[in-house]
Amino acid sequence: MSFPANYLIEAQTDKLKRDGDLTRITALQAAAAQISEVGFHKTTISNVAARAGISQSGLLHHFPSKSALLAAVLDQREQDDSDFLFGEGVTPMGWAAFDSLVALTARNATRPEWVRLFVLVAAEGTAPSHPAHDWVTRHYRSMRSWLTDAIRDGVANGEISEAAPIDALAAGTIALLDGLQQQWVLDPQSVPLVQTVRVHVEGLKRLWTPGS
Amino acid sequence: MSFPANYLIEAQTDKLKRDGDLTRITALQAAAAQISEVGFHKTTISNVAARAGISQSGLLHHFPSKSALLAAVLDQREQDDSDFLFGEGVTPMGWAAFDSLVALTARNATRPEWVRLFVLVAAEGTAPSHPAHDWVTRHYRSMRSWLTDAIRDGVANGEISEAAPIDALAAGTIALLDGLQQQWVLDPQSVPLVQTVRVHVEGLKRLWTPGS
DNA sequence: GTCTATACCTCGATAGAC
DNA sequence: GTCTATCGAGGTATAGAC
Repeated sequence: MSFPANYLIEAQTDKLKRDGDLTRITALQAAAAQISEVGFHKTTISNVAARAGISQSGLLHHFPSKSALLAAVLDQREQDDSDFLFGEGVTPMGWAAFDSLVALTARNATRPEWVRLFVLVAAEGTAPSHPAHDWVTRHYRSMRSWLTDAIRDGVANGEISEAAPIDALAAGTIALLDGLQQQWVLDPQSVPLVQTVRVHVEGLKRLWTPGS
Repeated sequence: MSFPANYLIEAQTDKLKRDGDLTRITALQAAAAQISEVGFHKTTISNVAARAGISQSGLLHHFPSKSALLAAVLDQREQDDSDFLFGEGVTPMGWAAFDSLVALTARNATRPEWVRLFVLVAAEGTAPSHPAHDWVTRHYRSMRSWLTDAIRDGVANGEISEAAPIDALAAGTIALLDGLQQQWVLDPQSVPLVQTVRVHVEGLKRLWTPGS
């Protein structure tokens, strides 16, 4: 039920790059691919193993269970996103936070597999019994928390109007991003992902920049 | 694979209310409840049957397969939503379309089960092999189509600025609604659903109403 | 129209050889 | 560290009595 929070997290940062644990990397990629196609519930460790070119029990030698495999995939991807957003040493604040979300979206537009995986796991993880439930809950809380802080910071700077509805802007912007990614994954032709996000952010700036 | 488009649709409008097909109604409610809790992949017809107070094969007598059961649930709920949005005889256009989306959201806030079901099925249905894939694709296309038409109509009326980025407003607003519902389902305390949608729509009006 | 029984399949995880 | 073999559970759908 509960989800080992930082399961294998050091395995990635250290071990993975150290002695070239090739099969582990391959397995993680295979798992990500499979989950992104059919979701966690419908992926089978046999299929993942086959994609990775090993047997089912060979896979279970590296990851003790199906849930542990999911945990490893999620932590790896979140680390990657986090590096992109906050890796520059300074956490973007004020309108810059919104700009970096646009940048993240542009990056996601080149990684449909990860977007698909996130859309599926975020929805599945809605159920309290899902092995990723805690991960998903934490993910959204921390995104909203970061973005509200960023807006508050902008207000303190005078960059953002004091009348700005902080929580609504944070939750709403994240919602728009995710909802749009879902539409995009379902029907890429019909939805200009980055452009639509950009229009939203520009609208917010026009609305909530003081004296404009 | 493909999804019988209007499967059993007349069964609902006519038959359901006619001779009191109680078990069918009960089964549909049980299925909706189960799917909303764990998604379609993880619901089992045995569980649905148990909730409905009949045996598994008793359930399969009314719905030939698990997919057909899902189809019936989706059609029933969509009909319900559609009646709410368009049932007044006139299809809302211009800013009124956005207002009716706010009203729909307010209604959804009282129906967490349906919201949960939608969030789950919309994400699962992202996969082309999912039995609801066609339904979900059609749903989003028709929502976007209705809303872009509504905006275009508002522009023609002079109610909405000619500079309004029509497609981005339509896709973005729908995305914000759905993304927000997902956050709300995951963590109701943290997300004021209706209020956040209202703020978004008010922002759009301020931005894109001519001469304001 | 509802039941019991069951055929047939697939899955996650374990045991144990190499 | 990887394999084969297998256990035990749980899934959809069908057969056939009532």
